[in-house]
Amino acid sequence: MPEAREERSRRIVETAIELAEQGGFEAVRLRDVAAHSQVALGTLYRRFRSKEELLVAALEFEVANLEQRFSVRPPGGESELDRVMGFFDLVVRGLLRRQNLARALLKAVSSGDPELTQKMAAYHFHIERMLVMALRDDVTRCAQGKLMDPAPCPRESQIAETLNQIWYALLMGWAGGVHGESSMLEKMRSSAQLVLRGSSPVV
Amino acid sequence: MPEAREERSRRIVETAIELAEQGGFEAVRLRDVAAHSQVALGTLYRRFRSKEELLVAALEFEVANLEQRFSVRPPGGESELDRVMGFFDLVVRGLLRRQNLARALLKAVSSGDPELTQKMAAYHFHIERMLVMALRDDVTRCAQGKLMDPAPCPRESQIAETLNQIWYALLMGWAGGVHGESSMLEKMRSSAQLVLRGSSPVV
DNA sequence: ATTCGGGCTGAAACGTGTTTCACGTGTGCC
DNA sequence: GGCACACGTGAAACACGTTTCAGCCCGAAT
Repeated sequence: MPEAREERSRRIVETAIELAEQGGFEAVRLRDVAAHSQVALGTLYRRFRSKEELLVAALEFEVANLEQRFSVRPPGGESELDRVMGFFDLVVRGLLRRQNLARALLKAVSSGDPELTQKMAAYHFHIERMLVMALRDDVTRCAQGKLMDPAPCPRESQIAETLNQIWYALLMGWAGGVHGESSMLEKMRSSAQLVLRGSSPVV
Repeated sequence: MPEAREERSRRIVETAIELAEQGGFEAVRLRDVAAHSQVALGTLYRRFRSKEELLVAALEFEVANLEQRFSVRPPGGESELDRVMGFFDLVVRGLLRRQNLARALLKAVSSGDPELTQKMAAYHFHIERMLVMALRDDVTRCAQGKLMDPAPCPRESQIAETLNQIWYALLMGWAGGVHGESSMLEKMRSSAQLVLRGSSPVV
């Protein structure tokens, strides 16, 4: 019964998300997750090799959600800067609604576990894809999961990668309490301005 | 005996660094650290509230070292880009010599512990200060620990902050195995180019 | 010299991530 | 039906960060 297998994994991830929403990273006690998902601890460990891997699966889930919202209502705006910042606004709204969850997922993704390399790369790939779409203004956005059309040009890739790096660092700073969400967005705007100004924009 | 107090803390941090060099974050077992430092576990916990705090203290130590090396032989170069990249080269050489330690410290600093906010901010402050100095070409570098003269102008601060954000994200990617050190430096160069090009440089 | 108090010690205990294992259970195959 | 086998289960055990506590030592104050 291969679908029941999926069903279990889904329940486990959902439980993890619930617990993380309520009490953050530490509140996701794997014994609780297992009990709440009606699954033995060993089963949980068969699906997810570690707490981090479980939370990264939760992150994938949430990123898929974000992509959904993003493709339904792509941030508009006159300039590249406006659209890009529209994207970050969208993300921040999601973060603020569930800060505990956000911090828990950030902690998991930044654990540096070499087992998670693939997943981390995939995460960054998704963010960068949305950033490329935000850079473009055309209505022909590609649906999530599909390849972009046309493929990102080197300039787009470079900008998206750089913006993503900056954004990641700002998220870490936010999670650690170095700056609040408004200052995070301000800093992102300044940095994005800098990057976009340096990219010989297609006027 | 206030100096013995310092002595103990120093021994503890040094032990932590040794163990981290050998086996990374997990190898820093606090029982071992305590035993190796000739100190009771409770004493260790009186000085450092957590494993992360201990490793962040180790990070401060290493950053002081880096600043030392930096001020002794500041990276030269014709352009801002060259000097900035000289700085990152310096850092990477240090990283490569002790990869386990580097990853352990990165893991600690990215733990998102709100108790460490202050220390994290201080860390970023130090890096950004060195970046501002690298941006400048004048020989009148200020000694470590002193204030800069003249104080960083807004453009310098902005660039240094942005470069630091990018660098931090790249370090995380390196620690997680997303990219190797050479690709990290390449990416840093591309991003730095972008940022510096967007900053209306003082020709 | 005696007493006081703060810090150190050694050791035990607790919580939680992770592993292990003996045993059951359902499923597909003969 | 009976069998093989992969998977799930429950529970115990282990590792390590963290906390707690009772006793000791040592310098300072009286």
